[in-house]
Amino acid sequence: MSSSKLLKGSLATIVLRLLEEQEKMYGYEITQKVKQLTAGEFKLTEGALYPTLHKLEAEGYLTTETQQVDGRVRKYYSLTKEGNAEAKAKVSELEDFLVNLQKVLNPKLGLG
Amino acid sequence: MSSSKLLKGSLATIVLRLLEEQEKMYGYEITQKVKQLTAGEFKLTEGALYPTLHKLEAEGYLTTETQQVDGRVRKYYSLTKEGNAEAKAKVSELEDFLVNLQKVLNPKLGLG
DNA sequence: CAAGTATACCTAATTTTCTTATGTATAAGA
DNA sequence: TCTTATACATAAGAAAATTAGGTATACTTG
Repeated sequence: MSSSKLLKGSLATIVLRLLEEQEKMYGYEITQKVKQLTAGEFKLTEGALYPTLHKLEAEGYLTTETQQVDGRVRKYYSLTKEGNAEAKAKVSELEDFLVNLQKVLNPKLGLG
Repeated sequence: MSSSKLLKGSLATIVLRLLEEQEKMYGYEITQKVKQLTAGEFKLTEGALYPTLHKLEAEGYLTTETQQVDGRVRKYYSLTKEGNAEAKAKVSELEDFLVNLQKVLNPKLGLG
């Protein structure tokens, strides 16, 4: 993901989370959705996104379905049953991480 | 940082932030401080921390001062003037990132 | 007093996960 | 016709960790 090269490691979680919200999405759609949600501040790069999707599929968390729309191919991804569980796990893990990160960045709040 | 290999890229920010709070810290002290602040959930690995400290020093953001305490050597790090500015910048950048990440993880809140 | 744990520094090899660059192809708009 | 948008993909390189190893001193415990 571009726009600050932060948070390496959260891309798979983001993908899984979006697919919890929306049953089926294709790669390009995911890039646009993230851009929209963050008012253009996150720009997923294709070089990061596609390998991540392929990896999640290989791990059994996503299934694909190809459709032809307006003469262009779209590859739709959906969560498998395992993917659903993984989504919950990863999101929860990330949220725990963020809570702890806040404790480090803002020590006063956590100890007051 | 261990404990979930998330957030690659936030370690330098954490170090700079801690040195804003506390004038001088040495490496081992930083690992213990982070452990304490997160109730043991973040464990900085030395293989990540020391290279990060060296890099920040090489970039001119930290200065060092070695002390002998109880027969052991401690290398204290402090922010330079540039380091102080960099700390503010990095923390601000990370916080912006976290706000956007929340928008992606929790779309409902951001759009409601 | 020997052994293990804690303190305190360090580096190297490897892995993970990005960015950057490139390639293919179709559709729409200027 | 040329550029932008849509839509997929891979490969080379960089960044930033993990894992594993190394050195050394001090304290605790059996």
